[in-house]
Amino acid sequence: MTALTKPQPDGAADPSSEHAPGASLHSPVIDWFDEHARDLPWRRPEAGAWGVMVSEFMLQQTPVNRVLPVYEQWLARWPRPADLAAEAPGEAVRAWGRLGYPRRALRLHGAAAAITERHGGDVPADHAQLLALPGIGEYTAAAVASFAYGQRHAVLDTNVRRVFARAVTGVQYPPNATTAAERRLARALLPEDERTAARWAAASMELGALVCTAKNESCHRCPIASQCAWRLADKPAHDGPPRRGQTYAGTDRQVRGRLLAVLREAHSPVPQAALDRVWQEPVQRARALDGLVADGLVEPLPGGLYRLPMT
DNA sequence: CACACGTGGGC
DNA sequence: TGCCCAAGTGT
Repeated sequence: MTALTKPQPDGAADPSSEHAPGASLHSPVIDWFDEHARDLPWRRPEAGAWGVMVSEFMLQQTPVNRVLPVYEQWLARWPRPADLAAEAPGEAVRAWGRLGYPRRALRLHGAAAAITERHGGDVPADHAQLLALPGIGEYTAAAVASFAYGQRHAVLDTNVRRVFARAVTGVQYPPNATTAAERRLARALLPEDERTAARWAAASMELGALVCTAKNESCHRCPIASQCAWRLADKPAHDGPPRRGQTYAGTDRQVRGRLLAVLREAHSPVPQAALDRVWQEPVQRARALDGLVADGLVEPLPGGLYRLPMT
C-alpha cells in the first residue's frame, strides 16, 4: 500500500481526492509557478522540441546558470538536429566546453544523427522513440514529451523527488536511487488533464529548484507549506544510509577532465607529450586516456597524436 | 544495484 | 577548508 491508499480519517479527505489524489497540491503549485517561474530560454515557445531536448541534455547534473551561455551558442550554431548531425562529433565535444560529463555531448550528437536518420529531422514526440535515443533515459524522455509536446507523463527528477519526499512522504530526502514506490506516487499525483499534467510537471520541478531545495529550504515561500508532511512533522532529519558523496580529487575523472581540456583547446592533433604534462602518474594517465578513446571522446592518430573525434 | 562519469559554486 | 550539491544515463 502506498501512502496514497492509506485509509483517510473519516470525512477528512477532500471529496475530489478520491478521484484525483494530490489534487489539493496542484492548484497552489501551478499558481505559484505562473507567478514565479524563471524565464528560461528553453521554456519560450520559439525553443521548440530541439531546444527543450538540448537543454535537458545539458541540465543533466549541471546547474542552470552554467548551462545558459552554452545553450545559447549551441542553438545559434545548430538550430536543428540535422545541423548538429552534419558536424564531426568532436565539434560537439568542443562546444560543450566545461559543462562536465562530456559523454553527454557525444550522446547528444548521436541523438541528433538518429533523429535525422530515423525521424526525418524532427524530435520525436513518442516517449518510446525518445527513450531509444542515446543519452535519453526515463527522465529525459518524459521531460521532452511533457515540456515540448504537452503530454501527460510523470517527470521524476531530483527536484520532484525531493518535493514529494517532503510534502507527501514526510521525509527530508528521497532514497538514493529512484524506487518503484516513487514512480507509483508520481503517477498517482499526475493530474488527469493532459495540459494540467504538463504544467504540474514543470511547476513541481521548479518548486524543488527554487524553494524546496536540498539545503536551506524556504518553507515561508512555499505554496504548499501548510500541507507539507515533513514540515507538519517538524522537519525530522534524514536518518537512513548516508547519501553517497562523489569523490573527485585524484580520480580518473579528474585526469580525463584535464586531458580533454587540452584537446578541446587544440585545433590540430596533439602529441602524446603534451598530454603527458597534465598528470604525473603514468599508469593512471594512460588508463584515463585509454578510457577516453574507448568512450569515443578521443581519436588516436598514427605517430602518437590525438584529437577530438572527427568521425 | 552500485559505480563511473566533470566541473564549479555555495556555505 | 573541504564537503555537498546540480533538470541523469549507461553498464
